[in-house]
Amino acid sequence: MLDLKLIRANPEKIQELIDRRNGSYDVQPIVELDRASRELETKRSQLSARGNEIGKLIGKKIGSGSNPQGEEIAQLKAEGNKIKTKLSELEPQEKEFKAKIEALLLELPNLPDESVPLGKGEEENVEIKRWGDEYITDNQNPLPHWEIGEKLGILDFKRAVKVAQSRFVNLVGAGAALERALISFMLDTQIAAGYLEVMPPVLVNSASLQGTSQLPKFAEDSFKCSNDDLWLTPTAEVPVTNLYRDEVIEDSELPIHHCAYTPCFRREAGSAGRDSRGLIRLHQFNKVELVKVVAPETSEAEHQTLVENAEAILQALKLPYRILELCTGDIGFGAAKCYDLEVWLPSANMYREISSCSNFRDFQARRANIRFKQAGKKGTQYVHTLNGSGLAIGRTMAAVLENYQQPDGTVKVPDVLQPYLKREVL
RNA sequence: GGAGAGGUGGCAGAGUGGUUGAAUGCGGUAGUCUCGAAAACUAUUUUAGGGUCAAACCUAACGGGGGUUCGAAUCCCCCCCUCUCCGCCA
Repeated sequence: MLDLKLIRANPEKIQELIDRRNGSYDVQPIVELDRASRELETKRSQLSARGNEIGKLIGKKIGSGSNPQGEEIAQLKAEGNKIKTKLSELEPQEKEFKAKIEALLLELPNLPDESVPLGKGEEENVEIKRWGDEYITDNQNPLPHWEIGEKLGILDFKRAVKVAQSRFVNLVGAGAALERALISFMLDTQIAAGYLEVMPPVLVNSASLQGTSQLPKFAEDSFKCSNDDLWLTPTAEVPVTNLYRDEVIEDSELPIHHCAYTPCFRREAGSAGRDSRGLIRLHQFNKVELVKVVAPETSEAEHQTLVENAEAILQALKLPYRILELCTGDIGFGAAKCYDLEVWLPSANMYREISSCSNFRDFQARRANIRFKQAGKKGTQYVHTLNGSGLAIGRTMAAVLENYQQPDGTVKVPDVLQPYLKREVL
């Protein structure tokens, strides 16, 4: 959520920054509602002040012996009643204004950082780094991972579809073990890098989804439980960030660095027909997520190390990848700045997103009301939140299967995974 | 799911209609004392919105929402959450 005061003070500038994004958003209605709402608030609070005065006066008079049934008290009560009537008109109006402003603010995306490259869509993202060219296979006819997996008997899509729906997978034998190995390896690596592991609920309430900005705008992307105010989390970002919702954190507690393994659930509304085969786009997938809650002045540097922590996994697995800096037209709703890590998939002959590392600045903190207090300073400030995948497990499995496939149809186990899997070949 | 108890400031914990934003204790901050520290003592210490150059000042908040009243932490209604016992259960 954007700072209403900032919009009020600088509507043109805010509009200009939002216009850099894809999509049309208008701050003008907010500015106008805000003006009207503040006028109303001034009127209402003056009226309340007089009402409070009368209340205290009556109390004082009765306390000092006045007749509660007397003329003087009756007059005061009459005035109090008049004020009450007026307030009963003004109060709902003011509430309505504020609710409208809040609703509009919740629909407004974050401002892209000044440094984010201008662009309309993903084709204008900027590649800023490429790593591991030397590991790109020279195999001319690499198999797609789903074929490798089905041949090895470790990926079973058919039965998963029977049990659930399309876009689900059943992992079998070494497939399941590889998934576990990847999860453990990633967690161990990030824990060693200083992240504190958490294992949060994967059903989350609406307030949490609003806090991290999946709601209200993107409700159709998540699965909802019909009888409860609970949703299947689309990413660990939601439960982990919301651990601190409505909290005031001591600045000595910052920065907070969490890693978390969770399954993730996405409806993939609107992506029918895309990536319909394999592990790339499933309704349920596993992910190790990195979440940071930090002081504002450190968030830029924290963002850089977040990317490095995600990269470390790909480097350890010797998987070729590149880093894109997303342009203003492709950056996510809540992000001020975002880097995508894309891993090389030989069968597709292209890089595919495997991690997205975003700095939300105070956008989520404002929605989720996560603040911190500086020792010795009055008041509170909003924290900055960041998160990134470290990494998506299913896509990593796809990348491992494809990049490590051997001419004889087997798959070599990456060195760093061998201690976990206790085997060298799948 | 059934029965009961409860949700108050950073924490603990008073407060059942009237100058209560809220006693008291702990914690925090500043000071006195000290070479320094501890202890003791003194003072200070919620958040958000409006307002102001800045202040003053005003409003709101005692789980959430609604109601009664001139006036609600306190009374009434609905909801949420926590705890205890019972039931069920991995």
